[in-house]
Amino acid sequence: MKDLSNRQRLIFDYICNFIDDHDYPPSIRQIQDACGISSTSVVDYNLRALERMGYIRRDPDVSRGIEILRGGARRSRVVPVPIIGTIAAGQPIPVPSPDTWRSHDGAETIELSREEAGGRQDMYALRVKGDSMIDANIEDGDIVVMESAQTAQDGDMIAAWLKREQEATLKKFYREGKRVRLQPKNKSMQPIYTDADNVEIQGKVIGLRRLHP
Amino acid sequence: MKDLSNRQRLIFDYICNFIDDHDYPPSIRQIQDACGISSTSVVDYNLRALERMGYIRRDPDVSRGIEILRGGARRSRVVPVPIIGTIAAGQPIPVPSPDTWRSHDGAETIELSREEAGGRQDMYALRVKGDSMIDANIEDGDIVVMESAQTAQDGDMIAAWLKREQEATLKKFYREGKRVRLQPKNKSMQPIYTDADNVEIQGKVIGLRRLHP
DNA sequence: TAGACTTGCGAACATAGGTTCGGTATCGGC
DNA sequence: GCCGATACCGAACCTATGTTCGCAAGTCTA
Repeated sequence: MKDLSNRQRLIFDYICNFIDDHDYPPSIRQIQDACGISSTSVVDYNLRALERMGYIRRDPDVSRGIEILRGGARRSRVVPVPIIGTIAAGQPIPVPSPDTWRSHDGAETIELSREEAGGRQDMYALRVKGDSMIDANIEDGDIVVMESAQTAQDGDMIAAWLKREQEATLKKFYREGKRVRLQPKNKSMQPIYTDADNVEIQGKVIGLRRLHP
Repeated sequence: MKDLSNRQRLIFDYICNFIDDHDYPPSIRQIQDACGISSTSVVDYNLRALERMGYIRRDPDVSRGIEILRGGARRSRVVPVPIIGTIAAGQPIPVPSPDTWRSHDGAETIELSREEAGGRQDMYALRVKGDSMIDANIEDGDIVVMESAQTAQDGDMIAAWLKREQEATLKKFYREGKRVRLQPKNKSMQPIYTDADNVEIQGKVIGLRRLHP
């Protein structure tokens, strides 16, 4: 990556930023101005170099025909996550299917930044209905972001379905022998102890979003 | 979404696909050919329509100066919001300065999607320290997104500094004559009544983010 | 039926923007 | 010193591309 001259680095960065801002690439003359270059031919010269080195691809005779190939990591800095349903006390938690994850069509989505997503796959989101999750400091209307999972480690924040109680809940998970402790996040609340086979893990909680009107 | 004519839908889809393929938008004449239109002016006409309806944005006099705004969900842009400090019970709330809003340099940021931002300017974020905001269902480590504001409407969720109590708090704001009612979001908690001039409004709460480890 | 939109057509126009070419300066190796 | 390679400059060239204008067919309303 250090095979770029200062000028080339400058140009490359400028192109990346420009695309970020405008959703289309800059013209040669815009590059020229922005990078303080005195001639379009110099820009052309350096673009050829960048192309030869595989940083960009150019389409000849096409205005703004520049495509970023690497480094700038252009391509969508956000990861769309579909909201596949609602989670409420007395109702089963919707289970995502492989289709659900990508179904862009119509389905409402929220967007996680790369950072938030942390490379996780198989994410989905649920809208919280009612105040039954209040012991996790989650209120009506919040959106919880989930990662698909059937098992959990101690300390994971999970969405679980308690079969006997017919109850959906979001709690911290701790295995204690053959039983399970589900610890509310709000420390003033009491934990639930129950049989391991009464707990059906639906996914791990990645995060929470709240949007005030 | 059904307010598009066949031709407009065709054009819009073509643009989306083209950008997908090339990373830069098509020219008017490319749209013309691809959509079987006999004149560039017709393309221009329909692009104007698409722009008026908010599907795209065009930059005049710029080759391929087309930006997809919705639907095609191209590189849906994100708005960076700087995290300018922490909010805790006994400490004043950091007040943002005009510089703060843009200072990308080093400052940690979170990213809001266009949708979340809702066109708001002057946003900043605060990391919540301690459990003093628990009555707003906000816990230690959460990040609140704020909009700069000195005044508030009834029902707004605000960040306020209670001068007498030396206390930062996040509550729903209601004016009641010369006094003010600050209503916790968690319905099981009691509201605070206090003098209007004891309340220093620091900003409106836009939203909340929680990231589970 | 006249008038106001809407949608479409074709041609011409103006310029934004990619390409080329003749030069210059610096540097390393033979 | 001479030569080639690299990096840059300025100007001209030319076409890709956005814009405009006059005109016509259809549709809807008064």
